[in-house]
Amino acid sequence: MNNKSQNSKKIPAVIIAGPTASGKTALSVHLAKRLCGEIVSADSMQLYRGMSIASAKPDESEKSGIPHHMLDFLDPGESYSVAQYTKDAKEIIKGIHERGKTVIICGGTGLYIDSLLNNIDFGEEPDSSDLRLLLQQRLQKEGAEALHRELEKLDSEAAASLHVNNTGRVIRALELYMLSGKTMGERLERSRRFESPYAPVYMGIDFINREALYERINRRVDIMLEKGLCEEARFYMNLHGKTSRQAIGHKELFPYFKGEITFDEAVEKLKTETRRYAKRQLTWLRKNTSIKWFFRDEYQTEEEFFKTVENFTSKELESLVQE
RNA sequence: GCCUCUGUAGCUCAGUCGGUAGAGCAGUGGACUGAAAAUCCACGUGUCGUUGGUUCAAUUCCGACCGGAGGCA
Repeated sequence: MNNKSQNSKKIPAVIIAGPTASGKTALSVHLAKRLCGEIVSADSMQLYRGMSIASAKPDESEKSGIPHHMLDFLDPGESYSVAQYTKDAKEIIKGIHERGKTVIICGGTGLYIDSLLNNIDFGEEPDSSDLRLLLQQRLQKEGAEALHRELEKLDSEAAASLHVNNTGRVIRALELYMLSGKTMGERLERSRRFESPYAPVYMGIDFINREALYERINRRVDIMLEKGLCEEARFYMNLHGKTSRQAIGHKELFPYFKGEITFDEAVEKLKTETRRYAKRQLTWLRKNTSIKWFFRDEYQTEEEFFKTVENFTSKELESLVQE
């Protein structure tokens, strides 16, 4: 948004981000109708076929005729990653733009959104699953400190920035160096070498009162349960892959199915985990100073809220095109 | 009615042989480049149920009262 002559060549992209249950879906559909747009989901769980209740995937009536992309195309057994996402979404966006439609990116997975917008190049990497397994075994046998010490020798910069207990990342950094000989810093630099093809209008939904968000979350979990979340979770219990098994809304119910905790305990846990997730989403988004925030609880009605966001968006898009 | 146990952070509970107290969870803030709905880090003052007494000093000892659990009749 700071260099207009460059922006003129770029693809305008409207982004709706925000914590879970903040009302992103309804807002994005509203904007898509007004701006003649198509929606690209940026949600690591809505990618999967099924799992619709837990991931709060919009149904046909919620979509109300607006084309939605990056939704419902993966088998729950398949794993996925940011790298894959940026590649896939980039193609989709190109298509939307060529069709003369407005690109609207909507979702709660901050890493996906930002990697896409910044045109991060994750490069080609050999399959690391064997090595990762090996490192995970070493973690079991030798402990977290041993791995961290090894990383210190190979990539001291990464080691310094990673806590010993953050074993997932330590393993990833080791893996990266062992497979490619590159340090995390080198990779970071390399990944940003291509300029972004997008001119973003980046908006976030938040609440003045955190409590208001939490009440929405609690209510939404109850609604999900009424819609049959238990049945869905039970169905997918043994079908999940390593990505989809992380879905909040399924894994919290498993201990209940196994008789380890009561139903009420599981529901409480589910609500708590969802609230904590929302908090993490906000932490991610807050550091991005280019986001224009709209506070949902500042508006009496949904219409008023939609209208305000819509006006802002149109104005921003206009100023992008005018150059 | 009597007896025993119990009342400490939002919740579950430690603890102080008398010098005003600390864990887990929750909550808040933060980090984040191939599992991100994941992973990890930091942050702990609260009338120690109420009220009297003993004491230089009581959340801690003693009494009464109030609440909770159990037992005996």
